[in-house]
Amino acid sequence: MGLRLRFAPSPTGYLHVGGARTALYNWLLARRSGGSFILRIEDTDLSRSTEEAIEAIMADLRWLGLEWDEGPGAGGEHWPYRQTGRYALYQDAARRLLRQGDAYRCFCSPEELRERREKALREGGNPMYDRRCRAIPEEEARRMEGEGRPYALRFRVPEEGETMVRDLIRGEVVFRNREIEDFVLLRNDGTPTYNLAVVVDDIDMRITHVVRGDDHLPNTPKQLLIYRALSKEPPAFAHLPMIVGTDGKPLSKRHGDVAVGYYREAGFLPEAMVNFLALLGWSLDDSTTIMDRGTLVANFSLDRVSSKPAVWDTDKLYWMNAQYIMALDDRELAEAVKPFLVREGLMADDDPRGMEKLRLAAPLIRERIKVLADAVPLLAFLFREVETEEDSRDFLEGEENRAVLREAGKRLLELENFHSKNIESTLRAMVEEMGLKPRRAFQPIRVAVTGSKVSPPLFESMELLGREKCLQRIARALEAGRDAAVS
RNA sequence: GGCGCAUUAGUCUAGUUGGCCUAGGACGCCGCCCUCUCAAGGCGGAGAUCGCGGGUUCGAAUCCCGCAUGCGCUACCA
Repeated sequence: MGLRLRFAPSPTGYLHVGGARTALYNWLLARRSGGSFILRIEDTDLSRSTEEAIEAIMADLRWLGLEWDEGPGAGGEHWPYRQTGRYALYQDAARRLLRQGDAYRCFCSPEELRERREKALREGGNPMYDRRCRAIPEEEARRMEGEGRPYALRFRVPEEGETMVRDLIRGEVVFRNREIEDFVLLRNDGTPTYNLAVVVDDIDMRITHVVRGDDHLPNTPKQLLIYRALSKEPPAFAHLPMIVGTDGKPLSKRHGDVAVGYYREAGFLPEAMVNFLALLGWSLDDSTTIMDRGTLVANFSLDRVSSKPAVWDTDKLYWMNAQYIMALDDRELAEAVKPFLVREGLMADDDPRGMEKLRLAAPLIRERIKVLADAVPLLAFLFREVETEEDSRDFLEGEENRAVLREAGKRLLELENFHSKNIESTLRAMVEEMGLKPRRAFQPIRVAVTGSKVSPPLFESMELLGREKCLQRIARALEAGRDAAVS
């Protein structure tokens, strides 16, 4: 039986990792059940919603591979999948609630409400709405409406009894109705608030499971009351624990970057992000950590979702990304790294020879990078002339280093095949004859050829660079060293 | 102030109905090995009186109560 789940972000900014996890869990459940994953834009807050944010969120979801079956850009029978285009529906529901007596007009202005609330808080009292407009007789309320007085529509919350939320993650959570205030359904400008819109949309879109952040848990009884007033069966609810930083505080900029886009640009692989996000509050068993998308889809379930906050552990993310990079074959890795070299101006977008070089270099960097961007400094020497790093110049100076470079240049010139194996045996023989430690002798060559004392394996790097370039760079290093000695 | 949620090592977590937990796995950390640098890899190690205090029980990380701490909500935000 196919479940219907939705991810319903409000487009007030980029997609952050908490939202991404929520989206992923919904997507996973939909895919696992053969159901539908729906994207719905909750833009009832006109002043904070932007088109750019909608585009950015959709781009990030696509990057993560969380394709939606219905929603903006995907079609579906509930177009336009954004609340600003569905006002008629909310107004119908609101009218019905008013007609039934489950809602009433509130003529208090936002300003006076705010003042009353602040006063109550100051005096240590209860800041809940005092329900004063609830007592206005219907006749009177209609008359005031007729006079053109602005009003908001509030829900008439029962004064007795309690409302129980059956949460798939936390069990039964009971709220006393007297603790729930008469919340606003329609603002005085006629626009719906979140609680009304979300219920109407979830009913209309036949959502079966609402999986969202646990900051919504206290809202749920309000929504349940609306379902009941509308005589509709509510969906199942699951409230995910929030994501916090290693200090236990809610995840924020202080903990590093929280935007999914940041991770994409830093060179994290979407598959690694998905795996990592999945484990933020969920586990397959007591030992499995690396899981591909298929495994996730086949095994994900809400009853293994933890109810305690998940901590965003950047170290583990880097490790996991490295695991995924190591699993890429040469071609895949080359393709993945390419945009980063292009971005740094090391390679043209259309460069078949560059791609070939990249593919051959893939084995040299695969185990040395944690994010794709790490490949740039490691491979730069293959794509442009090198400038010796400041703290590496010592390796080009001194009699011993210069002797190594001179001798290496000579032997490499005479070498028959410029293959890494040959380069290695020649240089090793040279090192032995000169009576040097390999470690000491290879560093000057590395610095001369790559410009850095940290590089991919030397001999393979040299083969890739080619004899001519290697000899050039060794020669140039000898000249630079001489200048340094003179000055 | 009120309501709600949470509490296993630095971190992610396993521990679903109490005994198989002398609390398992992973990240990180430390040491050794490998080694042309950096990694990767192999081997080993330290690290948790399961927030605190009561109780139920032959037996509790697991059930109950209280406390503490953290967080969320308490908007005509979502």
